[in-house]
Order: sequence, then C-alpha cells, then structure tokens
Amino acid sequence: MTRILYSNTCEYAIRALTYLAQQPTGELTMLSEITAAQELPRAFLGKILKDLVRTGMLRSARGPTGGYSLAREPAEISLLEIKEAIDGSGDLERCAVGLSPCSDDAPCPLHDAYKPLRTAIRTYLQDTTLAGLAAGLSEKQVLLAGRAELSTSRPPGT
Amino acid sequence: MTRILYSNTCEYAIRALTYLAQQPTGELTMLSEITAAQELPRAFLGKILKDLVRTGMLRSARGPTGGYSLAREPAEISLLEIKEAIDGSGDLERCAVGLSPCSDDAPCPLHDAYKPLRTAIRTYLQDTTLAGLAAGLSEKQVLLAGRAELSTSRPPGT
DNA sequence: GTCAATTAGGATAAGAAGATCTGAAACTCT
DNA sequence: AGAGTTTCAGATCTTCTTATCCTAATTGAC
Repeated sequence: MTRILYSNTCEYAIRALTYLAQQPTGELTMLSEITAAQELPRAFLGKILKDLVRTGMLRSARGPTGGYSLAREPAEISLLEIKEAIDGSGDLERCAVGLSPCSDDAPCPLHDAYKPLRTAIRTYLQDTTLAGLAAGLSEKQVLLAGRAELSTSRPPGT
Repeated sequence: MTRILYSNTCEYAIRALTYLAQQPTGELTMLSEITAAQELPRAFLGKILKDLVRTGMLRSARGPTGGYSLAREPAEISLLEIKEAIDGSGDLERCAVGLSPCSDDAPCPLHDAYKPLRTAIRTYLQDTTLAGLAAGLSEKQVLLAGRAELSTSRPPGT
C-alpha cells in the first residue's frame, strides 16, 4: 500500500511529535513512553527522533532523567517542515507524467490540472501545525474516554 | 525522494497510457515505440502493461504486428482507476496519525483537517482522464515544436 | 512449415526504505 | 567512584520497490 502525502517514516514522526506537543512545555519525555502511547516500533522511532534532533526540531538529553522535547513552539512546527526533514524536499515540486521540460513556462500535460491541487496540498501541509494536531488529539481522546465509560456502565447489546 | 499521490511505477503507467491515448483508436502500438517516445525502461514497462492487460484496461496482441492498445475509451479511464490498478486501493481511505479507531464516527486528530483535502485529491484523480491528458500533451507538444522552430531560425543570444 | 517479431512470465539482481541490534556516551543516584 | 538507566551513533538485517535478463508462447509473413 502506498502512502499519499508522506512516507511511513514521516507518519511515525508526526505521531511522535504530536504526542510530544501534548506534554507540558519543555518537559522531557522518554522514548519508551512515546512508543508505548503511540504503538510505534521503539528502535526505529529512536532513529527517526535522532535525526530530528540533528535538524534542531527536537532537544534530547541522556541519562536517567533524559528524553526528548520539542525545541520550538508546537504552533510553529508545520507538517510541511516535518515532511521536509524526513522525506526531503522536491516531491511537491515534481510533476507526474514528465514531458521533460516541465515548468509554468513549458508545463507538462498534467501541469494545468495538477497545479491547483498541489497548491491545496501545500497549503494544508503548511497550515497544519503540531499545536493543532495535539489539540485535536486531546479532544478526541476525552471523547473516546467518555464513550468507553458509557459503554462499561451500559454494555453493548442491552 | 518520495512520490506524492502515486508510486513511480504508477507514473510510468500513466505516461505509457497517455501515449497510447494519443494513438488512433484501436491501433496497436509496440512496446518499444512507447518506451522510445516516453523514455521509459522497456523491460519494466512490459511488466506493468502486462498487468494492465490482465485487469482489462489494455488489449494486447503478439507477433510481428502485435502491440498494445486501450481496451476502452480514453475519456472513460481516470487516474484513480490507473492508480488502483497499480498501487492497489486503500491508501486514499487511510488517515495519517492513527489514533487507531479512525472513521467519521471516531475520527483521528488529522481527520477533520484532512478530510476536505482528501476529497479534493479524490476528485482530481477521478476527473482527470486519459483523454484529457492526451489532449493536453498534444497541445504542449505542438507548442514546444513551434518554439524549437523559432529558436533555430533565430538562435538564442542574438 | 519455417522464420522473424512480439508479448508473457519467471527468476533474479540492485537499490531504497523500513526496522533491528549493539556498543558507547552521558547523566543521576547511591 | 560505581552502578544503573537512558539516549546516541553506527553497523547490520530485512522487506519492498524498481529494474533487468532470459526463455517460452503466440502470431503473421513468406
């Protein structure tokens, strides 16, 4: 199965970063806590976060009280930035169906139809931030928690 | 580098099919002609087209006068159909950032923001057909041909 | 029937992405 | 200082995608 907007690795990163954005500002969170909460492969996520530390998006500390935290405000970190840190840049610019010289000047046949969609995608990636995701996630979680409580007090099928 | 919307293989398929859509209806086109025109890896494209024959999108004939042709009207074949034939279905339905139970009923945190974009993507893939691509490609090609003529009669830098 | 041309299909290799493992470095606590 | 815990960094393994090669099957022309 193919991913639409970003790679698998990038999706892992987004989920981990969203979890970090839910934590109190500046507080360190251990890798194992993140992977437990989000059900992610621990060793692999460690590698991903390491890379994000190097790009400056994350801070990390070693030792018993160590862990990871966001280096900047969640509202300042967009999906686009995450995607470019993980997947690299360039694939948003690329046209499918390459008539080799492809630009606004000499566009490929997909260009005209594709351009508005590409703009929409870019806007979405730019406007969606970790702050928004974290807020949305928290909201859904209390919603689900409420439902769970309801279903235990009155089990399904009654 | 990661592809947006579809895989590399799928992009090859789209380019080959667009070329076929440019040919006179029902006329057979050899694999080598397609790969030469679109600069695609011959052996690999052979495999892709073989699969498309099996799904019924293409017809093929062996022997000296053999080749491939579209089995249906170019206007009836959408990018979405091609994508599903090559990449399989399911990735358009999938949410990133999986809070496991993700549906309209219990959406994941990305769901609200992502849904309109996903709809736009689906619409684009459904509404873009081989007929449109072929028409666009032909148009661009005469445009480029005109330009090439112009630049030979009056070389750049004069 | 023979020959040449073409697609079909399997086997397999090369490369990238995904995932794991291991030892080292750093920090805290005793 | 020493033990234990945690991240860091690099090496390694696996899996999937992309790509190639070679043989078989089919067809048309002579």
